Amino acid sequence: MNLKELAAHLNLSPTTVSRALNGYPEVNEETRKRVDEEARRFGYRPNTHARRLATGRAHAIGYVLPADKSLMIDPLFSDFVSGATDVYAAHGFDVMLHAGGQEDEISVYQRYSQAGSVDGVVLLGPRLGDPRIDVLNRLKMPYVVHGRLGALEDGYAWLDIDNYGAFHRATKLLIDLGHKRIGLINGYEDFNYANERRRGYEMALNERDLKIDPLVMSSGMMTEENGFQQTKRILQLSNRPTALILGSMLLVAGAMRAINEMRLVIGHDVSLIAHDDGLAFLNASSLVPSLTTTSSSIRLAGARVAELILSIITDPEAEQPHELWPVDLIVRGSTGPAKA
Amino acid sequence: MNLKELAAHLNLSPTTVSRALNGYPEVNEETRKRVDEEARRFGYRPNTHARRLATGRAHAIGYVLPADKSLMIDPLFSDFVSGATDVYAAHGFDVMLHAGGQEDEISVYQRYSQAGSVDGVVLLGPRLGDPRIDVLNRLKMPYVVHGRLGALEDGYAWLDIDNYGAFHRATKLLIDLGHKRIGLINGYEDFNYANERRRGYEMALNERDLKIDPLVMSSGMMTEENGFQQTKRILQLSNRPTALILGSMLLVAGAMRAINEMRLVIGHDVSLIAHDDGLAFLNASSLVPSLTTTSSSIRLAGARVAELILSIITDPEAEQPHELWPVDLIVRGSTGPAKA
DNA sequence: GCAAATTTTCAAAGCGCTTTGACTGTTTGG
DNA sequence: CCAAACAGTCAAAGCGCTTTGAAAATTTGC
Repeated sequence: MNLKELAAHLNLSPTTVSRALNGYPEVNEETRKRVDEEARRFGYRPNTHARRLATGRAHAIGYVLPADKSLMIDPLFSDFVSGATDVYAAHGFDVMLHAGGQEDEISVYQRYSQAGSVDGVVLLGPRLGDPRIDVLNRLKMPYVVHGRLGALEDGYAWLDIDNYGAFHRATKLLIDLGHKRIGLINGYEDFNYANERRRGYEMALNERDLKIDPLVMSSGMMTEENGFQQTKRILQLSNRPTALILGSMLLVAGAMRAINEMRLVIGHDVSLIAHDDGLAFLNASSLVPSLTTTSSSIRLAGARVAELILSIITDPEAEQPHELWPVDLIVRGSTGPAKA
Repeated sequence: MNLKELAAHLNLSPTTVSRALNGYPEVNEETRKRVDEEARRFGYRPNTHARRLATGRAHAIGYVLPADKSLMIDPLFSDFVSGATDVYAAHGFDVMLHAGGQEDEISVYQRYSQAGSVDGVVLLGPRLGDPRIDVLNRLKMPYVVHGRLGALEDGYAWLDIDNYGAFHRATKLLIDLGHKRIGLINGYEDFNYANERRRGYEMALNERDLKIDPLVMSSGMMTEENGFQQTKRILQLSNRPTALILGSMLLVAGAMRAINEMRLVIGHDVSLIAHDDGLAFLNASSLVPSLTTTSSSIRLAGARVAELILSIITDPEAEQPHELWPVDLIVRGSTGPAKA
C-alpha cells in the first residue's frame, strides 16, 4: 500500500495524507485522527527511498568498521554501535556499515557524499594527524569523532573519555602503594587514546621523580597473545616491575596467563590495573583476584555519540559538542602494596 | 553533479548516459567511453535514493545485531559482518544494521518490508523453532540463515558448519586417547549450533558405551567468567573428568584460569578441545600448551553468506542454496592420553 | 449579510534516476 | 534498388513521496 492508494481509500488527496502523517499543523484534527487510524490499520509505511529522494535527507548514519593494520576488527565495535542503534531507531534513522582499510575509508566517505547515502558519519579510532578529518571537512559531511585528534580539540565535534586522567590516576595509585617500577602494556600508540594513556602514565612517574623506562613499556595489538608475550618479557627483566598497567581486558587475559605460568601472585608479587570498556564477555570483577580497573562503558559512549551526530544534523548552526567523560577508577583486589 | 547536468555537458540525453553507465548494450562503444571518462572526471555518482526509487531495488542487506537474553552482543558479529562488507562493496550493496531484542527483530523485518529499505536479510543465531522464519516467509523477504533450524533443512537457504560432526570427532578423539569421562561446556543450547554440538558429543559417547552425565555438562553464556565457573565446578566433582570440550575460545580463557588455579596441567591432568571461530584477539595456537581445536572461520562464513543472499536476490527462481561446511579438527598440545 | 480573514484541502511540480516506446540513420538481403 | 533489419539515440513517463501555490470551505468582523 502506498500513499496514493491510502489517500484514495480515505477520499483525500495525497497531500493531505502526507501532511497528516508528518504532523504538519495545517490539517484538521479530526482528519488527522482518521488518517492515522487507517494508516495503522493498513500498516502503511512510507517508502524509504521516495521519502529520501523528496526530502534530500538520507535518514542514515555511516559507520566504517575499524580494522587495524592486520585487519583485526576492533572487538569494541559491536558494543559501541549496539548502544547507538536504539537511539537511531527512536529517531527513524538507519545505520549503514562499510568495510574500511584506512585508505579505503576515505573513498567510502566520498561515495557517501556523492551518492547522498548518509546524513553524517561517526569516525572511530582517530589517530594523530588523522587524514580522514580533512576529507570529511572538504566534503562538508557532518561527523562526530569518538576520541580526539591529538592535542587538537576545536574545529570538530567529539566525545572522548579522559584517557590521560585515567592512566595518570592509575599510575599514581600504584605509586602511592609503594610501587617504584611500573610497567605499561598499551595499545598502538598511533591511536590517540593509547598515546594519551602513555602520557598520563609518564606524567605521574615524572611528578614523583620516577624514571621512565622504555624497557617496561610496550605498544601493540590488544590481543590475549600480545598481553601474554609482553607481560612475560617485562616480568622476566632482571629488575622487574612490581606493577603493570594494561590497556584492555584482553591484554589482561594474556597477562594473567603469563603471571600464572611464572608462579607469581597477582596483587602480591605484581599488581595489575587495566582499562575496562565494559565488554560482557570478559568481566573484571569476577576475576580472582578481582581486577582494579579504570572503567568506562563503550556502549554508553556509542549511544551518546549517536545523539550528538543527530543533534548536529538537526541543527548544523549550533555549537560543536565536545564531551570529555571522566573515567572511574575502581579499586579491587589486584592492587596491593609493593613488596619490600 | 547529477545525471541531467552530466548529460547536458556531454550533449547527450540522460537516457543514453544512464545506459552507458549501466553497461547496456544499445550504446555506441565510443560514446560509452566518452561518458565513462567524463563521469570519472567529474566524480559523478548516481544518487542512491533516486536509483533505488526508480529500480525498486534497495541495494542493501539488513542485519540485526544478535544480542542474547542478557543483551550481550555476540562477539563474533563484527568478524562475521566484516567478511561480508567487501563482498557487498564489490556489488554496490550497503549493509544496514539494526538493533534487535528478539521480539523486536520481527518488527524490524516488517518495517524493512513495508518501507522497502532492504532487498534481503541475513538471519543470525537461529534457535529451535525460530519464529523469525515464519515472519520472513510471510513477508516474502529473501533471506539466508547462518546456521540451521533444528532438523529442518529444506524450505529456506542456509549456510552452516558441521557442528554435530565437529564435536562428534572431537569427542571421539578424546575417547581414543583413553578418556572415559569428558566434560562439555557449551553455549546456550536453545541456539541450534550448541544443540548440534551436544548431540555430536552425546552420540560419540553412546557409540563407545560411555555414559552421558548431565553433571559434567553445562549450557550457558559464552563468557570468560562462565568458562571459569563451569570448569571449576566440573573439575571439583569427586569423580572428575579428564577432558573438557568447550564451545568457544572465551570459555577457554576462563577454563585455563580455573585449571591454573587448581594447579592442574593442561594436556596432562586435563585435556582440552575447543571450538575456534578464528577471532584474532584470542589465538588458539599461541596458548601454552597450544590448543587443540575444531576450527572454522566466522569471517569466511560471513563472506560466503553475503554471496548467497546476493545470488538469491539476483535469481529468485534458482534452487535454494544449502551449504554445510566441514570443520577442521586441529590437534595441538592441549590433548594428551588420559592419566591412568 | 457580505467582504475579509482564516482554516482546510487539493492539483501539480519536482526530487534524480531508469525504462519504455518511438524515431532517425545506417546496413543488410533478395 | 527497395523493403526489412539493425544500431544508436532520445523524449517522456513513472518510481512514491514532499512541498509550493492556489482553490475551496469555513469562520470572523462590522
